[in-house]
Amino acid sequence: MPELPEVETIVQGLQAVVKGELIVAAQQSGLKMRAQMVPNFSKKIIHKTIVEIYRNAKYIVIRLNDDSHIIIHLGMSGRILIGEDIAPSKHDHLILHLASGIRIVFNDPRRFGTVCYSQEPIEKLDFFKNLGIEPLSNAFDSTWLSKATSRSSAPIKSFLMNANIIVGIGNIYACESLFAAGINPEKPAKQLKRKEIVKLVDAIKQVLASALASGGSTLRDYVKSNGDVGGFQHHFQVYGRKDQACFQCTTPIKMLRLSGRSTYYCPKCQAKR
DNA sequence: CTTTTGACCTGACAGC
DNA sequence: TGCTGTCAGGTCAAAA
Repeated sequence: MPELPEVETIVQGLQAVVKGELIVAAQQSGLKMRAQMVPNFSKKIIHKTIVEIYRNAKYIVIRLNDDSHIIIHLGMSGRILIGEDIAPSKHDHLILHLASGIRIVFNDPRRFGTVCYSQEPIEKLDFFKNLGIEPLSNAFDSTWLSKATSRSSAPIKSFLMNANIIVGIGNIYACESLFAAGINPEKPAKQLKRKEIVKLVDAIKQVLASALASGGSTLRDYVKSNGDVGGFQHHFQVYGRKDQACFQCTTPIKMLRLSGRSTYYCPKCQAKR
């Protein structure tokens, strides 16, 4: 479940449970992920303590007491489970055993995700070199966005999903934000009017924040029962709603393919022009 | 340079 | 009960 709100939700769940915890054992699958992981780093993290966990873009960063870091990216299908008795399963790639008996398990069937370990400052890692702006930061405002869009002729939806420009917005939240702003996903970024830019910034912050709030509401269940996370899927206005009536105007939602991704929009509420 | 496409993987689901 | 095709929340290298 890996866009900004989901990653942030998971990070908050981890923070609540494992801060200050000692790692007593660790196991890795050793299978090849998106980026080659440091082989057998599990040995290097044993007897170290987790001092800080935070999110950078869609990456989860776990800082240890010697300032080394474990970096996890969930890719498309990655999950993190936290609990005392998690049954081992097929695509577990990293299992951390903590002194309290709690385990943190990173499971990713498709292996589009990443697990790696770094003893160097993390800014040196390629992952973090070309990342764009955090959409929930104060720096992300209409002034910033209008400057950034003015240089791009790409469809606004592809623009929003480009992590070199803005981080954390994936396929779902790009669709939902554009609907909330009433903007057609195919519209070239540089053609957005000032008014649309203002609306879009607002929509993105609103959508991400309310998704985060929904994720947070099921966080406790997630941590305790290892079940599913997030309740925002019940609030989707367009994502996955092809041919269903728009909640605003009852026009059937349309789907098109944009940069290889399914794109949902209301042809009336998000008319071109 | 910018933008799009294809590749990376497994699993779930629809239709035959 | 298969089998086949399609689709899936991301990112990167390569092509256009």
